[in-house]
Amino acid sequence: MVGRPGAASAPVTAGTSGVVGANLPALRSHNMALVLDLLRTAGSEGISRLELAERTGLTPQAVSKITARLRADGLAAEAGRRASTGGKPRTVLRLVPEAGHAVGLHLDRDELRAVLVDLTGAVVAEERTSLDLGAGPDAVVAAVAREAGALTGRVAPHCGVPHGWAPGGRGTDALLGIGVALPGPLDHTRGVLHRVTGFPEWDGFPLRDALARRLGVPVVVDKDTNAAALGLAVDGAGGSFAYLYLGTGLGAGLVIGGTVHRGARTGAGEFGHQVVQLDGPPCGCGNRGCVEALCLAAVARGEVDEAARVLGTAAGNLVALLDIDLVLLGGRTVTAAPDAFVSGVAAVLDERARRVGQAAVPVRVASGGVAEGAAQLVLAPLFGRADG
Amino acid sequence: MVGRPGAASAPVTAGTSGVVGANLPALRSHNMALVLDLLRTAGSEGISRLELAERTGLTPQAVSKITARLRADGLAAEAGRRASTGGKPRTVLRLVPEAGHAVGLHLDRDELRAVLVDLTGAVVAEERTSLDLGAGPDAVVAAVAREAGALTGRVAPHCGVPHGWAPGGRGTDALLGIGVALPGPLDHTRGVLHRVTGFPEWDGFPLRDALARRLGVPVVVDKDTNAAALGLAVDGAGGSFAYLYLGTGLGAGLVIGGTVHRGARTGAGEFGHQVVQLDGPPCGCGNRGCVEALCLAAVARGEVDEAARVLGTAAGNLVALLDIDLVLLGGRTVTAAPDAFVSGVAAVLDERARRVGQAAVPVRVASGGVAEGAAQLVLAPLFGRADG
DNA sequence: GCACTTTGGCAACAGCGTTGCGAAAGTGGG
DNA sequence: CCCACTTTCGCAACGCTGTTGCCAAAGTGC
Repeated sequence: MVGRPGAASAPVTAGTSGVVGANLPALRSHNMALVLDLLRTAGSEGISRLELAERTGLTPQAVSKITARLRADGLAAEAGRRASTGGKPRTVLRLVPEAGHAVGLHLDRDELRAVLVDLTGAVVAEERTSLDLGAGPDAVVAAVAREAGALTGRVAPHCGVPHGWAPGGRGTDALLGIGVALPGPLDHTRGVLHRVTGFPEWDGFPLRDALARRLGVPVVVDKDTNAAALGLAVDGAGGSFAYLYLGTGLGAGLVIGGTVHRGARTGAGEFGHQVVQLDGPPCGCGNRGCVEALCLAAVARGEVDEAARVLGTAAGNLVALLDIDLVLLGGRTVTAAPDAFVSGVAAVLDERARRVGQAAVPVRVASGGVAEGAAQLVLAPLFGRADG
Repeated sequence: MVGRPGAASAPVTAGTSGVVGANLPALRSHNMALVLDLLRTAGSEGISRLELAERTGLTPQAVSKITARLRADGLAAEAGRRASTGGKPRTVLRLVPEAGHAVGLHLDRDELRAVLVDLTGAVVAEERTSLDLGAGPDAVVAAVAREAGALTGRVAPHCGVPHGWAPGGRGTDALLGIGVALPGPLDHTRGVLHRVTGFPEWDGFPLRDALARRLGVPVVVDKDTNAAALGLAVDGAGGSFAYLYLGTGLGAGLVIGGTVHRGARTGAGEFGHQVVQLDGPPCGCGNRGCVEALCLAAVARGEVDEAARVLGTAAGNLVALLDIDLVLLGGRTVTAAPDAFVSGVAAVLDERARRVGQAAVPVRVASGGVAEGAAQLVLAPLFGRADG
């Protein structure tokens, strides 16, 4: 059960600017999220109270109080103890995975993948079916609701019910919500699709509200690349990184300071149509010399090395512009020839870093599904990773 | 006097991750900064307590308490009242400009400009001399100290002295610190220069500490583009924007969510060497097809429209990648033909926005000096605009 | 001139992290 | 085996935060 007990009287009337005043519940919520995030990062290994205190900058006593509340709420539990260093051994704390669940959905062009994950992000159950976006919003919403329902049948259907503070309230674990990841331009703040290529009946469809009304749980909608990047951010890739996705198209998810950067209109990460060749060959978007067009054309010609070089050039632009720490590559096309792409992109980045006398930015293949990341859209606020 | 009374017991031992736990002093500090920022934005027009409450999301009573402390500290003052709307008229509050000062320095290639600004950012005094970076660190530090000293002679030499809470403590206004802006790669967190083109004796020079030791006040060092962008962010340009500087070189300052994005190594905003023409003409950096090379070459040929088109293409990449709200242009080359650059860049952005069916991103000429922005480096933390 | 509205301060309050202190639970030397 | 020491961690009192209830102040409008 996760009732977010302290969030009750948080200021809801936000100001016109993004920054908002903080009060005691907000303070409590912030610190709780911080501790939960560290517990999550520690994983099954766990983490001691004093370590939490060091990492957060809070007093050991404050950590004791916070973890006591988390234990009373069933979110955390003691899990053995460390070896003594001459005194009382540290008690290890651990996140209770079953304390909450979330559903993540990946709506791809022809396929729907749904996962049920626990608080730690581990996949508990999984569904997979074909999907036809052309069947229109109603049919797709029905299909999505069916898959989600099949997964959520095993956890409490209701959520958001504030269980209060009662100790021992480790009753039913709740479904925190459903995260939906799909391609194409959309508005993540309102959960409204802008356009779905080839299917005008989707224009402006309020997917979030339609699903939330039908399923009775909170729904979060985001671009597939953002969801994937969020999933990678949770899986240890700290700091700032760019996730470059090369499949049928080319896109990017940007993580800056541990949170996904989406921009005001969820437009951030528009990487495929970065122009890297002035007056180059025309692209389907109407522009000329876009990375996507150049890169995919090279792949079609079988010149993977050239594709990697083009991708590396655009990645170099991104790395230089944002001072990114890490580049992660994903997508079907990359998976088909991972070594060629990694070494090809890395070669361009290394050369560029060498010229300015800086350390090269590492390039790796990303591992992690989009649906898993979509589930993290729901879990992120609980761990203080909401927006950026 | 600005003693940051609440900052005394803030957690100093930050964790390894960037996010840190919050306690009551931090809460107080945050809300105080929020109110101060709104007071600053309101300018001479002022703002009422209830308006502050609406904008911050805080209770009117909390705002009353916070503003009472600010008034006791001499940071804010009552300034008349609004027209009544049927009841007691609202009292207007205003930032007291003389409550604190900051010095901003712009070290350009051949010139040093120094300004003394008050809390609102208004320039109180100004100095200007020629500068020779080739004379070496010691000579330059001495020159900088001389100019800074000439400006700071009129305010209290000591700062950071916590005056405590004594009501009526509106004694001497203090010098909060010195902000230094200069070109070239550097580390803003440690205030160390990496390289100054053509002068190897500057390599790794700890400019911040050298100046701080000599002058006895806090010093902040940052790239000129970042300082300029910060100054523009304070001057009303809210949200997220990119400041593109085209002078002897081409650089950018990125403001995302009201704060300057610098990246982990202060490398962010490296805009001049974005590659927009694969295998294009060689650039001084060793790469090929950099915007800076293409753009400046066009300017040298007298083809301002072509230069604007090239700049617009790179700006379009940036806008798409980050979902930026606004593009501001500055620098000598732009000032020489402002209309041509603004319309040329806007044309590219408009065309690109039209294709994806979004509203075009506005393009404007930036107004504001680098030295003024450098002074804001010092003031930013007071108004909650530290880092991003 | 009185009723009403709106502003904003005083006082009591709940809740946050902090400090002081002591119990619990180990290690290690005699 | 026992005792001194170290280290962990909870209980209790505390200071300070924003919040709530209430009332004085200062206007408008009939």
